[in-house]
Amino acid sequence: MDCLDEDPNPNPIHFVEKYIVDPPPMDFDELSNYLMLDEYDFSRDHQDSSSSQSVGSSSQNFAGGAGSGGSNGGAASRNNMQVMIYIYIYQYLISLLLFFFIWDIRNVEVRRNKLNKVEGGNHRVAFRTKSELEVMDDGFKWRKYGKKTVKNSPNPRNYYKCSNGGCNVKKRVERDRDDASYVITTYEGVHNHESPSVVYYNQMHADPNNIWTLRASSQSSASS
DNA sequence: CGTTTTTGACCCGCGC
DNA sequence: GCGCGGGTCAAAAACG
Ligand SMILES: [Zn+2]
Repeated sequence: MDCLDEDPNPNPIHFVEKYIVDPPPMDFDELSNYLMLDEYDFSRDHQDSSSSQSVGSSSQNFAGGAGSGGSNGGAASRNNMQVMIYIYIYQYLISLLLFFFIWDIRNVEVRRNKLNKVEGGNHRVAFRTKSELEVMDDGFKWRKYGKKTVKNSPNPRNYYKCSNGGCNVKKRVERDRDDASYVITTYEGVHNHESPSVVYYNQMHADPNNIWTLRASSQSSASS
């Protein structure tokens, strides 16, 4: 049931990019195992009770009692009542199992999120740069969302988040506590988009006043 | 008016 | 429980 591989890396900062392929939270085999086990339990229970019931009364079965219901009204209604009780128990067990199933999936998800948070997501890269200004343009748009003072250091630490929608990359910028001329930048996460500073070749080619476009069109006209 | 910064509040884990 | 340290939220302010 527990599909988490507990591999907490004690190193909080990975200088090499690290990718973790998470296993799926739950196999379909386990799901089918669950449901099959429950169904098998019910059928066995049903069989036992029906056999014991047939010993007590005549050779009437459950289905027959539910179908006729004319001559022997008392035994049929009792049989119906028992069938309904079994159906209720069955539904109760099914809902209970479903509840525990969903609860366990949710639990695994919560634990994975906690593990990811403690491990720093999928990967984390740190740079140490000698720079006077700590606002370095790395090609992405960042939105500052926090500022905290670090222990044993007079310099604060700034928290940034990628301003692209749906991109959950964060970075933190702080000055080195020993050598104030260095800036430590820590990136966390993978961008799900291109850098906005990338100039696409297609855009350059689509410009009608581009020298390459003019040359290509003149060459094509001359050749034809 | 949309986006970003500021900044105190808030949350959470951990040690005592 | 309580304080501390790190991380985040969000309302207001600032910016363009
Ligand atoms: Zn991004």
